[in-house]
Amino acid sequence: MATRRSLGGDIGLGDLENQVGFLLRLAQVSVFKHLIAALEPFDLRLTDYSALLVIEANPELKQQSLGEALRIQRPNLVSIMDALERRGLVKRGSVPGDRRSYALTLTPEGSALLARANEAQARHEADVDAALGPIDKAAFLDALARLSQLSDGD
Amino acid sequence: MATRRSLGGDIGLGDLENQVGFLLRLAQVSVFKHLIAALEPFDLRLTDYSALLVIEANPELKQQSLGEALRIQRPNLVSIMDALERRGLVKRGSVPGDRRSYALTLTPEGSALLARANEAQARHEADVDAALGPIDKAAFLDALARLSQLSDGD
DNA sequence: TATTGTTATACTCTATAACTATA
DNA sequence: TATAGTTATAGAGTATAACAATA
Repeated sequence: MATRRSLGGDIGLGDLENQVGFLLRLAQVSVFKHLIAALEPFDLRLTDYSALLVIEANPELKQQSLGEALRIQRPNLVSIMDALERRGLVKRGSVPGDRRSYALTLTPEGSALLARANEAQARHEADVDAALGPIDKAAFLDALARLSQLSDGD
Repeated sequence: MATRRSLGGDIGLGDLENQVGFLLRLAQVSVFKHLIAALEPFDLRLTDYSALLVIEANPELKQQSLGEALRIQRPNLVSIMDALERRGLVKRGSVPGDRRSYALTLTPEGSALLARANEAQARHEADVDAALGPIDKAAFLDALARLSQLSDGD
């Protein structure tokens, strides 16, 4: 388990294949490609899917808060929400006492589509688990979450 | 170690924080941000740095092979190599018997800059190791490398 | 004065088709 | 006919500044 398998095709990658950043990028690209394919039948991009998930978990959510949770800049969220609303998956409701904000909720259609997408995501995640190998998944996720806070002090 | 720490700010992320893909993205963004800052004093972007590393490990490399190793499309590599050559870090030498290809090598200046960049990368990697927590790093890298081959059959 | 959503815009990455010169 | 490098271009994703409405 000491040496790495071939990642650079027929040529060597030098120290690159021992660096967390490079392997993180390769893994992320592969996993995203696989998940994008899994969600494609529902016409959901990753941002669409994750937005639906977070709105379901936090009904009456503001767009601002959704952006912070998903790390999407507010301006870039507008067209995403426009499309989800146009498709009747999300409702931009009103917030009593603050006419600047929207209260985001899933429509019944949004909930239904999300439920089906979640099943596809679960099948995807099972493939991920199989590819992961013998590592303890909880420890792996914990390590990723720790890394995601690396740059907080910069 | 069962529950996850706060990743969504003040709101919950739902099942998102248990999904490998999402955590992989957060981790990759953070680690890249940290590494980009580490390489900034040398005016090297990540693609520049990794290109120098792979050329050093494979002297007389063709541009085509470099692109395959780094998973960069050949057209997108042209301006990268143009800039590195213009800075005198890389030489596009000739291949005896094939006037279509270049034989890429580092110049002495390229080697010297790469050596200094490697020291900065090592300091970055030490920060990464510290952030990683108690996980076995070899097992972690192995899991990432396995994930990077997830979509090979698609 | 600050905040929410919006518009406009720009910059980086990535992807594809087509050209040239060589093989 | 195929390959290496190149050009041009288009599409995502992401970033900032500035505006209108509201707080």
